Amino acid sequence: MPSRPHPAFDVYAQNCPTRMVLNRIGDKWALLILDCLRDGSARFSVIRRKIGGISQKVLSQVLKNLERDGLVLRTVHATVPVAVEYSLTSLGETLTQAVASLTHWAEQHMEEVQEAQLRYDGKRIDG
Amino acid sequence: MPSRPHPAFDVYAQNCPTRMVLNRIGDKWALLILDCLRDGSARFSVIRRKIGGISQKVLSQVLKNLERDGLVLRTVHATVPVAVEYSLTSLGETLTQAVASLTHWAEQHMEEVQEAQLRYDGKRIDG
DNA sequence: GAAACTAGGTTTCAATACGAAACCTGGTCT
DNA sequence: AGACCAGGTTTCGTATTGAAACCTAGTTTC
Repeated sequence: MPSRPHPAFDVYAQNCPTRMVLNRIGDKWALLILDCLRDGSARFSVIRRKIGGISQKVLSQVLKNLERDGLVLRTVHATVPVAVEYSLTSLGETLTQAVASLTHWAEQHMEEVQEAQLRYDGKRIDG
Repeated sequence: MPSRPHPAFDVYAQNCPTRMVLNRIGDKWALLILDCLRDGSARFSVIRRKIGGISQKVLSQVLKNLERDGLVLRTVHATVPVAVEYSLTSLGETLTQAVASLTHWAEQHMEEVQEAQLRYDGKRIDG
């Protein structure tokens, strides 16, 4: 049964807890953050600088949620000033392939998407 | 160059158009809809019933965006009453594997996530 | 001939999430 | 004392969301 690995959970069901998880990982910022941590740990401000346009608030919020869900590990180093290091847990690493596929898809197929958009918008303007 | 397939696009850059695309496909509803169309075309109300909790407004909105981006094909059949059929384009089909990986991940690892949440919440309450 | 039902939406409006900017903490350097 | 760093949190105005109602156009039911 390849498409129904666990009979108790169904992401199509409105009240299934998997919905919350999908909500977490099916998010622009979460995908970028997880992808960012794919090749090792990174500190808060490094992630912030790497992901253009993310605000501190959103970054800390999403990281906190990912930590709660067991995908990301937060390690505080008692240096001065304090350094906080984020990395993927082993659970988080099971997601990296899927996450990378999605983010890479955008880069690989951008031109086709842009052509489709032009076609769509043209149709609407011309009538 | 496996991790940088197209030098012109970088999903980490704030103003890169890939960001808009990631915003589209990195979305709870879009992922469910794309996954829903994975094994064939479906009509509006069929999708609506299959995905518990989605509203008509959101469904039509997301479908419209996916159509504009060339991922989904909308076909109107002049029957009575009119039947509208949605299906994946060939571009959309290149995404199915990644999408399925994400949605299935949630079903497969839900228990580990729940354990992590309990651990996290317990830590905060106890100490 | 008028309710009621179908499919496929759109509109409305209140609630929620979001993002930019400011602020905070606690320590160092000048 | 004043400025700076890391790693956040708070504030507040705006954008997005979702539930519910409505719409169009045709069909069957009474």
